[in-house]
Amino acid sequence: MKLSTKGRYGLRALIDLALYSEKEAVCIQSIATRQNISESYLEQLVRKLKKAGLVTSVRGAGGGYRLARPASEISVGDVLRALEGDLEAVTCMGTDAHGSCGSSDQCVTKYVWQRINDSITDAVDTMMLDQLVEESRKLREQGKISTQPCENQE
Amino acid sequence: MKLSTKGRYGLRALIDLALYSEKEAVCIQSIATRQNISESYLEQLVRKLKKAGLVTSVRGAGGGYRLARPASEISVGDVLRALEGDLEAVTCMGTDAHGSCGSSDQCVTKYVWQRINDSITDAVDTMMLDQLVEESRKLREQGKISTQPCENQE
DNA sequence: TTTAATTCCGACTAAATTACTCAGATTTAT
DNA sequence: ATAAATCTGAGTAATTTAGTCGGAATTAAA
Repeated sequence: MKLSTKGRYGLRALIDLALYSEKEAVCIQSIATRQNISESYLEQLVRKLKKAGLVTSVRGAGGGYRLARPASEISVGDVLRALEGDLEAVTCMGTDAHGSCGSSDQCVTKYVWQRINDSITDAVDTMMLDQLVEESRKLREQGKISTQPCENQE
Repeated sequence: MKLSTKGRYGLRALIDLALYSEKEAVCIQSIATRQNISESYLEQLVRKLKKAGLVTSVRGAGGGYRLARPASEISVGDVLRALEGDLEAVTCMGTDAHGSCGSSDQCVTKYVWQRINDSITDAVDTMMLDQLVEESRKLREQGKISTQPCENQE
């Protein structure tokens, strides 16, 4: 029930990208060093973000990445789903798509998983990237680091 | 970001227990066969539920398990936390408990994880076991199986 | 036209976690 | 005594996570 580093790093990376790619494309390396993430691993993640249509790339020297659309039109859910696959805590819903499960509509725990999924979905889909970027700018103006890693999973 | 079988099986098992342990203690075996869960695996899970104080046990022949308190006082969150550990999607909060993280209170993504965690917590802590048991009884009266497995993770 | 910077791509790997199994000790009703 | 149960800890195969690595393709600039 944990979000993996993909989602955690990836969201940080995308906030970083939003902050620095306004004038020109930003390369993996600079994000990686700012965010203290392994370059080659981050490359993988950004590739996924591109595949999901969240960023665009410019190849060759001086190249890099930019957001594919305004930060206000990218939700946290978009980012996490691109990186983690679907965010459902349990996939046992299916009005139609229940395979081995003969009686999915009679299963009581279904309601539980549905409710958990809904609450997660609601949370991530109502947070937009621009809000985070805004917040991040505020903190920077206060002379504080904003998108630095702050995760200490035990 | 998935709930493991521990949480999924365990909740089913506890609903089953609530349904059948009113008159007498219910043994692992009968839950296991009704719920189609491996006996020895279920044993582990119930052990955890006992450790968490959600069920009580009666040893020896004719023994088994019962709920430690009324189903109305056991939340889905209690059950899942007993089995899965904490349910936080990301543990990066800590008003005090941030270890390697120098600036946890300046980290923007913190707000995101906080909000996701809160929404999950709210969902699981407001669903009580008795509601599920009730629902389960209704379905049974309709001649339908209620707590049978209905999970088909791909 | 060479070079250096960069994205692209897929395969590989070590460590951790998950989903179990198993052997046996202990307790207790009959 | 015996059988039915709970207890307990150790072991294990499969999967997932969190990366690494080598190199091909593209492009700006010297």
